[in-house]
Formats: sequence, C-alpha cells, structure tokens
Amino acid sequence: MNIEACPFNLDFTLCCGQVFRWEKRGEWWYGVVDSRPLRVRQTNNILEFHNVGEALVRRYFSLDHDLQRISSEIGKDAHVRKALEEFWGLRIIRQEPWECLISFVCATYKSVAAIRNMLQKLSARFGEKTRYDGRDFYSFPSPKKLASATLKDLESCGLGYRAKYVKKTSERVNSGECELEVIRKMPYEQAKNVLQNLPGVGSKVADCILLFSMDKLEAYPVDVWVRRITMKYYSEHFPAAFVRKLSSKNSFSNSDYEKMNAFGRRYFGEYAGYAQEYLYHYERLNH
DNA sequence: TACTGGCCTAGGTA
DNA sequence: ATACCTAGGCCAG
Repeated sequence: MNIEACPFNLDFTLCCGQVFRWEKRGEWWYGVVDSRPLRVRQTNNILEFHNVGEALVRRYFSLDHDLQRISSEIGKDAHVRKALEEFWGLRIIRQEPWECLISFVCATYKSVAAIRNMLQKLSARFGEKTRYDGRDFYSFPSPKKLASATLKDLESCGLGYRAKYVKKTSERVNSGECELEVIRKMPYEQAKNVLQNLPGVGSKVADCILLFSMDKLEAYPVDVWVRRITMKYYSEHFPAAFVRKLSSKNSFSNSDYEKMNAFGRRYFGEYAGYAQEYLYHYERLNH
C-alpha cells in the first residue's frame, strides 16, 4: 500500500536514536508495531508499506505533525536552522509508551549499539515470535512477561544493574498501579512527575518517554550530546560560572539538567523536543 | 537543596 | 590480542 508523505525522511526518522528495534535490509525497513511485523520503504514522497493499515502508519510516523510550522517556530538561530536543513523530514514518531518506557530505562549509561542488542535479546527471550517475510520477528514483551521474569533472566539479556529497575517498573505497570494511558493524557509537568516515581526513571528518561510516546513535543531531553550542544552553541544564555563548571566536568547533576532543560523549553517554545532531536542528530553525525 | 560516587556490562578504541 | 575507556543516567547518602 502507498501513501504520500511530505516532507518526510524515513531514514533520518528511524536513525536519530528515538527508537531502537528497526532494521534496514536493502531498501526496506523492518519493524514491529502493536505486536505486528511490518516493512516500510520510501521512494521520493511515496511511503510504501506492508502488513499494516494506513491509519497505523500515519499515526506511528506522525504524518500529522506540521513540519513547516514546527520549523518556523523552532528556527531561532543559524545552528538549529542548519540542522533543520540537513535533516529535513525527520519526524518524532509515536512509539508505544510501554516499549518506550522500558527502552529508555535500559538506555542509561549505554551506547546505542548496546541498547539495540539489549532490547533485541529481551524481545527474543520474552516476546511472542511471528514469522514474516521468511524471518522471525518478536513482539516487545508484555508488562506481565517482564514482571514475572527473574532478575537473573533479565541480567542475561545484558541489562546489568538496570534489570531490577525493569522488573520493578514492569510490576507497577502490570498491577495497574501505574497506567501509561492515563499519564499520556496528563499535562507535561504532571506526567513527568508521575513517571519519575517509577524505578529507573529520572528526569532524562521521563523526558524521552514524554517526547517519543506521549505527544509532549515541548519535552526537551538533555543527554551528554545536548549538554555539549548547549556549551558549544548556547553558552551565552547561561552564567559564566555555570559554563565553566559544566565544561570542566564530564557529568552533570540533576539541577544542572533542570537548568538546561528549562532553557531549551523557554528558548525553542512548544516544539522544543523537535529542536532537541534535530540538534542531537546533527551533532552526533558531525562529531 | 545540591553534589558525589558507585554502578553492570558490552561495544569501541588504543 | 588484551586492556582500557566510555556509553543518550539513576539513586543513595
């Protein structure tokens, strides 16, 4: 099935670090959404897909986001405008909140390559297998599955100290104590506070979940790359002492996080998350 | 309130 | 090869 998608760039969208389980084979991207394997490819402005409906594709890839409007809102300076130009068509997708939550709990203090492997092992071990296009695919494991897994089993997927966070968080979601769909409907600040009560979810992980799966485009995650970007391009927006402190260390505290986060949201506005994602991708690829 | 060290492990690099 | 370093942070003290 085909639909028109413009502006849209499938490669940028799936390679910018917001989602980890997609894999490209030849021209086709293979993934699993709503426990269903699918493949997608882009030729110019045409998006071709198999095994899922059009509504799912439009929703998942956020084809309703008005990129022109977003671009004019966040295009505050030459740096972000350069990133917008270079990666034009990158969209923030609507992942499933559950998969997004566990993905970013696992993502702390790990490289993207390692995160991909962890999530792949987790899915192969605890997800449901489906045959598609001559190959095995696995759904993302349910809260129930992960809640009932032993720490040892989780650790064997390479999770390390994250295993206990994944287990505890899964238990809370599985029991109904934590309802992701309810959190999704809350305003940004409230949703962030509730998410941060989950084990393994701090301010950065919460912002990633809100941005990539809960329609909170004002969320502005600050990771090591965004810190570098902040120091490199936006240091004049901060006191000199703050800049000295952050430039001399290679870690930063939660209050430092909140300062950079508040700047991003104030400076870029309601679509700050888009600015973050373009800048992040730009800086990573030109590092 | 703000800061610091410790933490599991696997890719990547020298 | 083999050691060493760092990786999209979180949490307890």
